[in-house]
Amino acid sequence: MLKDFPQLEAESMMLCIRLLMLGSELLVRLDKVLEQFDLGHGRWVVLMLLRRRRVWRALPSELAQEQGVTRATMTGLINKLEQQGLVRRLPDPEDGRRNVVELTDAGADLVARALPRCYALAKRSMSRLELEEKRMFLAMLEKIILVDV
Amino acid sequence: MLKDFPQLEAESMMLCIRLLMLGSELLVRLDKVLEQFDLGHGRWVVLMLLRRRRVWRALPSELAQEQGVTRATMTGLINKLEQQGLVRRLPDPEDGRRNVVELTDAGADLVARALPRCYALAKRSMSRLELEEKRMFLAMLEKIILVDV
DNA sequence: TTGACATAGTTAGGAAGCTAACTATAATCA
DNA sequence: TGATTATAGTTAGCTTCCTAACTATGTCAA
Repeated sequence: MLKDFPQLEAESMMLCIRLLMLGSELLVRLDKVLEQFDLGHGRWVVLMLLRRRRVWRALPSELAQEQGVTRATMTGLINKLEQQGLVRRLPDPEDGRRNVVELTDAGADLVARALPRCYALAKRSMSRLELEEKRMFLAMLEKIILVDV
Repeated sequence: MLKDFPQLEAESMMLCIRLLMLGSELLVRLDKVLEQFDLGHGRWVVLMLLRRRRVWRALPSELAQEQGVTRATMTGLINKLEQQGLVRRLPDPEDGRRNVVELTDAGADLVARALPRCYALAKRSMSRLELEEKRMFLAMLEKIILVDV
């Protein structure tokens, strides 16, 4: 079927397919690591985003924006994280519509324990590439990501 | 936080993050194209796999295996495709446990209409890379995909 | 040849994302 | 100032994936 199309499109198609495969494979691997900490990638990213803040605090809508999910999804993620004691919600005295989400000590501990496992996974997954290859690869990825359709 | 880890891990981590981002972005774009044909990527892949067979037929378990989803998921995908008239189920006279799934003419038509749109998407998404870059990129992707942990 | 195991498909129920509609609060401007 | 509009978060219901358990059929060995 690929033969019905000119060379460039076939190359691009293969690239897309491989990227989709690799992306989903990496996601599965990440979830497998996080499972041991009773997390999925959605909640993990929330913790990472909070941990990156100077004060470990953010609004749900900011987190949703940064993570690229809807506010509705963020509500669910925060609910679960709150149940797990990894995060707490505080009312915002300045704006009654808002909630401030804060990383708890338990949450920060968990990040500290899980993060090295994530680094190890990344290292293992990319171990077939030389440093120079990694840099080229990253440059190409960023070239593609910047294109907005 | 990246600074807490040696150089190679930071590079690998960035690569993983970018790959995850790009993978999910491509998936969203693909779904957006397929939406116009009342399909999601799950059902689309089933159609493609069937179309690739000489006789446009396969067992659900084979399709599940090739697509990398569970048989339970495949049951759902085939149900929906059958409702849409794109596929039909035939009993296997040789083995009462089996079903043969067959692409209908309507299904083949739809593949013929949707495929060029998918090629166009792939071409557009990879347009920032030169042919030579695409080849290197593909080689690297395959290097990584082969690693099985 | 029949009892144990294996295989193909389905069903039931759960997780995590989405959109659309809703509530409560804040901001704007006539 | 009071009516409209905008914003933050939540809720409800859909989708598509998953696992585990089930049904029906086939296979094999005592």
